[in-house]
Amino acid sequence: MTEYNDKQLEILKAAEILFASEGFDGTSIRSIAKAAKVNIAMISYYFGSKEKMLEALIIYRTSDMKMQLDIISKENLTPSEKVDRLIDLYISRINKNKCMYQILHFELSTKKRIMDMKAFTDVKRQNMEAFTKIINEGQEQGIFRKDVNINLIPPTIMGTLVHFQMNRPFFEAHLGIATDEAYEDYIKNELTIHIKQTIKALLVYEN
Amino acid sequence: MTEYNDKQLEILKAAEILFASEGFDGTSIRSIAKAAKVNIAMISYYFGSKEKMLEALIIYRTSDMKMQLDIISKENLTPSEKVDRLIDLYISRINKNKCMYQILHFELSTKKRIMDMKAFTDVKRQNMEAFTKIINEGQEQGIFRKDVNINLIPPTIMGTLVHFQMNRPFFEAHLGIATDEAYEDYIKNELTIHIKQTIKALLVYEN
DNA sequence: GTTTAAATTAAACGTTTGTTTAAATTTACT
DNA sequence: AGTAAATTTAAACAAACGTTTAATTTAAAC
Repeated sequence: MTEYNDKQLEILKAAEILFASEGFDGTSIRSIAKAAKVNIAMISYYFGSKEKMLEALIIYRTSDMKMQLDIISKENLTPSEKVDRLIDLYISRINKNKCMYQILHFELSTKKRIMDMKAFTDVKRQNMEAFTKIINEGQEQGIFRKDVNINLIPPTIMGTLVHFQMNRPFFEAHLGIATDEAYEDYIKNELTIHIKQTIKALLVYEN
Repeated sequence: MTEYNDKQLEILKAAEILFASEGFDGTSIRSIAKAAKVNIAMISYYFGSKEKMLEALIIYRTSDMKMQLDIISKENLTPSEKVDRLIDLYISRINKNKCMYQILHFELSTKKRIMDMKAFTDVKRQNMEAFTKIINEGQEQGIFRKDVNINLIPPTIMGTLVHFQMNRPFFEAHLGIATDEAYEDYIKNELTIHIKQTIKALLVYEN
């Protein structure tokens, strides 16, 4: 759609980091300009306003967030394996877009700026559909339980991960994790296992 | 500890609602004063500054958040029933303190204001301990599985609920829920059932 | 090389921000 | 009733905010 030049991308990159860590209202246009090493007028020049830049940033980041869920559903895997793949995909994507998820998380919950978000909502609905399809497949094969609320499984997956990231200071202290790397490792190992285990326990009949 | 008069409580109440819906940086002391029907100088007069008022608000709200987890653990219930009671308690408490959780959620994730949060961290650690105790009880009785990561179960409970509340616009559309009441009902019924079912599936041996 | 458009700059714009002041009013106490 | 302290007010404060301006530099086109 819209192509951005190097300077514009530099601005968006700096803004993304600052918005995520200081919030939209807590970030000044001057601090963004400083971080991106451009004049403060460039933001209005390129994007029109601070708010329009946020909108541009969200669209830019969410438009390429479409996951390869369709691909998974077509792969030659058991429903159980597909669920595993799906959870891996969720986790890696949220981890990759940590800043954007942080921003969206706040913007979705505030009524201050009513913006499009259509791009993001579309991705979510699309994910929900692909997920439902995989679960239904397992249910038809008699592998998955039928007395579950499919709509609430993605919230459990996402919610667990997001909660763990949001309350990082607490869990760092509680689990005795010191470095950024160790925390990422914990997510990639222990947390991923926990989520898979939980969803499997909910879905799969005992064997 | 600190006692607040009616006017101070009025300010804190107004601030809580505004901070939750507009964010700390997105809320001006003038809008708080207007909502609380007091002069703008009263905030500095009573609390010293806007930031100190936030701190006072957090301490005020989190100090009485101590749950009756200890009581549950002493009640004459099966471990399974205790887990149910616990989940009910979590959900009702988060629902009751929706605004404060929203504020804390943002403040914990931002590095802008490094404030105490000790009161809140204490509650969390305390909850984790009480929860661990109950799970251990069930494990010793041979009712609960032992190959679970107890530390990650509260994040699953909390995360699912918080995620569902944060992405409300999406789920309202997706589930065809129109009113505030219907959404609350969905949380109190379907979502609560889903969380209990999930945690039970993870913990309890098949029977 | 000249012309035209795009990019970049420093400065200034008018608001809004959180906080303080100093005067006025209310309350509490003897 | 009279005094001292606490409360409440409107006004003013400087600082920071997002945005615009007008001048300058750079790049592109002919």
